[in-house]
Amino acid sequence: MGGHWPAGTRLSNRPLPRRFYQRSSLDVARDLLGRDVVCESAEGVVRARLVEVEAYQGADDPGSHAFRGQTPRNATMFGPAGHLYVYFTYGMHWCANIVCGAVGVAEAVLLRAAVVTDGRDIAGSRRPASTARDLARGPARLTKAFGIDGSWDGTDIVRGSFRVLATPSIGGTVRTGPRVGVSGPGGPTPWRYWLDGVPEVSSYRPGVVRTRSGR
DNA sequence: CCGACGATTTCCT
DNA sequence: GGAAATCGTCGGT
Repeated sequence: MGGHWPAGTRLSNRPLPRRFYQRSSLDVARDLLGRDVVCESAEGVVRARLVEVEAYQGADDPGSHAFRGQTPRNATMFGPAGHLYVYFTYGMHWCANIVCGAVGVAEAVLLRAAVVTDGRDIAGSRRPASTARDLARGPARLTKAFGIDGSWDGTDIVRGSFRVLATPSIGGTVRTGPRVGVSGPGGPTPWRYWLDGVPEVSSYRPGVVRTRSGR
């Protein structure tokens, strides 16, 4: 694991440069759509096209892990752009973000859904009960398909075994919308980005009002 | 120290 | 549509 990008890599397979990520997470989120992630592991390579992402910021975003400042868990968010911030949630799921912006500023983009185009057998072996469409649909399914867990937190994706390729695979209409209940000066902030008309995005429950039955 | 709950998924009705 | 599963994290005593 963690090998370097092979010499003589084809132009179309070059990874995005670090400067791509050294911008606002909102811009990065929008520009990530339609690009392919290539993730190498001992089992082989899984390639998938990003179709839904979500931007997070620190101080301005109540939904962000970094809203109340730095903690041991979210420390990676405050580090340099172009690294993975991987966290554990609901006692069983891993979710992966790409850190954006300047050092000291907590910004990241959550990878919410992708379409697996290569290495379906490998991804499928990690998610046996999953249909092809569901392999990487949803942030926790996506990490499972790629084989990402907490040991990947802090991974450099510009020079690592997880890469986002610079050449977009598809175009399409980028749709964006706010999280329910979150607004900012001058109107709601469009935190979420997805490609319109992609089946893998499906009707995503907006805002998710947590069901709390007598607890 | 304690308790609430989460950037979710899955299964059941 | 609704609830369970499952545990680390964080804020409040």
